[in-house]
Amino acid sequence: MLDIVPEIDTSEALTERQKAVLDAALRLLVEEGDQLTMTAVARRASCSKETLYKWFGDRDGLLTATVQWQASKVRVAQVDGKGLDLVSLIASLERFASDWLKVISSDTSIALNRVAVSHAGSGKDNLGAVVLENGRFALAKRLKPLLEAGRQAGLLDFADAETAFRTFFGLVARDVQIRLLLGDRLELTDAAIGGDAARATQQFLALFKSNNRPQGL
Amino acid sequence: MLDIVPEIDTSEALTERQKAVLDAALRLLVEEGDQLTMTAVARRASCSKETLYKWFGDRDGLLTATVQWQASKVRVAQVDGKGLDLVSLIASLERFASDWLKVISSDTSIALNRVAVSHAGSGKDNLGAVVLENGRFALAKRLKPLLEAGRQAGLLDFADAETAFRTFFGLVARDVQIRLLLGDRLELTDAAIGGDAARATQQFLALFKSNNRPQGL
DNA sequence: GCCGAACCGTAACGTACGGTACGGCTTGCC
DNA sequence: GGCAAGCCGTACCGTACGTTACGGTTCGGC
Repeated sequence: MLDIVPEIDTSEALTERQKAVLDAALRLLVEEGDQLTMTAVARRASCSKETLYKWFGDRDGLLTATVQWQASKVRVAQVDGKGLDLVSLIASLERFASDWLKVISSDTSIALNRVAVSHAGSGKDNLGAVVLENGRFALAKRLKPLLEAGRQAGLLDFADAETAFRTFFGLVARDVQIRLLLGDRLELTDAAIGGDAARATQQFLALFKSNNRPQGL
Repeated sequence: MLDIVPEIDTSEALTERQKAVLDAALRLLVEEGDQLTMTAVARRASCSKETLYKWFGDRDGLLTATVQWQASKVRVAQVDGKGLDLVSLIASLERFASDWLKVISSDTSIALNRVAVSHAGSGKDNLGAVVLENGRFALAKRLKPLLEAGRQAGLLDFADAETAFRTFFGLVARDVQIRLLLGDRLELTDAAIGGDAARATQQFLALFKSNNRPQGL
C-alpha cells in the first residue's frame, strides 16, 4: 500500500568525484550556513578552486548544483491506491505527515531552505524554485493520487485535490517550518512527530471524510 | 467586539530624523533585498555613513533597528471577548485570518522575513527572534484570548489554547509563507484572501466548535 | 616510457563593502 | 558675531572573497 519508490535520477551525469564534492559542499552548507566560501568548499572537498569553477561555472552554479544534488536525494513515500480502505488511508496519511515533518525539521532542509530564501531575495530565484519543486510540489504530486484514490473509494469528499492537499499541508506543518527557518529552537522528537502526524491526519479526516463531513462547508 | 488597539511604543526614543532613516532603510530592504549596503542606505536617507555608525553601531545594529522599527508599526486586530456569540466569533476569526494573510503576503513582510532567515543562518539569530516575536507570537498573544473567550462562552471546545492556535495558524497560512519566501509568484487578491479567511475559519470551527452541548461554564 | 589532459595547491588580482577620518556646512545658543 | 555640536559628503583603509593564473603532479591511452 505504501512504499518507497526510487525515482528517475534527475542528477544529470555527475561523476562520483563531483558527487563527493557536492556532498562536501552540502555538509559545509549545513554546518556553516550561507557564508560558505569557494575556498572552504575546495579545502573541504580536497579539490582545487579551478576545478570548482570548471565544473560549476561560478559560485551560483555550485550552490544550485548542491541544492539540486540534495534535492535529488530526497524521497518521500509513494503510495499505491489499490484496495484502499480507511485503515490504510489513515496509515498512509500519517506516514506522509511524519515524513514531511522529518524532512522540514532536518538540518539539511533548514540549511537548504535558508540559502534558497536568501537567494530568492537577491536576483534570480533559481534555488527557490528548485527547493519548492523538490519539496512542497513533489509532496503534492505524491499525495494527490492518494487523496484521489480515497475519493474514488468513497472515503474522502472534496471538490479540489489541490485545496485538500493544501489544507493537509497546513494541518501538518502549521508554524514549524517558518519557526525553524527563523532560528527558533523547536526540538521535534520522533515521538512528537508521530503525535503531530496522527493529530493532523485525524483533523484532516474530520474535515474531509465523506460520511462525516460537516454540513455547510 | 474587534478593534485596532495601539500598543505600547517599543521604539525607544527615536528622533524623527532617525525614523526617516529607518524608513529609507526599510524601503531599500524591500526593493533590493538583503544586499543593501551602508552606502546605499546613507545615500537614500541623505545622511552620512558616519551618522549611521554613530546611531546604530554597525550594520547589524542598523538591520536590527530597521526590523524593530517596522515591527513596531505592525498592528494586528485586538479583540474584546465580552458578549461573544457565534456570529461575532466567526467575524473575529475571519478578521484575524485576513489580517494575517495580508501581513505575510506584503512585500515588507517578505523582505523582513527573508533577511531574518538569512541572518538566522549565520551567527546570532537576533533578527529571527524579533520577527517571530512581532509576527507569529504577537498573533498568538492576540488570538488566544479570543479562543479562550470562545471556550468560556461554550462556543469552542479544545484542551489547549496553544494547540488550537497552531491549528488555526496552519489552516490560515498553509503553504503561503514558505512559497512567497522562496520566490514563488502567488498573487493574493483581496478577494482571494477573504475567501481563504472564511474557509480557514469554517474549517477551524468544524474542528473545534463545541457539540451544541453547553460547556460547563 | 611518453604525451596530453585533468586536477591539485596556492599565489595573485580585482573589487565590493564595512568601517573610519576629516573638512566644511548648518544650527542653536550665548 | 562667535562658538560648539551635530551632521553631510567624500575620500580613504583594510579585508574578505570571487575569480583567474600557473607550476607541479597524477593518470589513462598508445
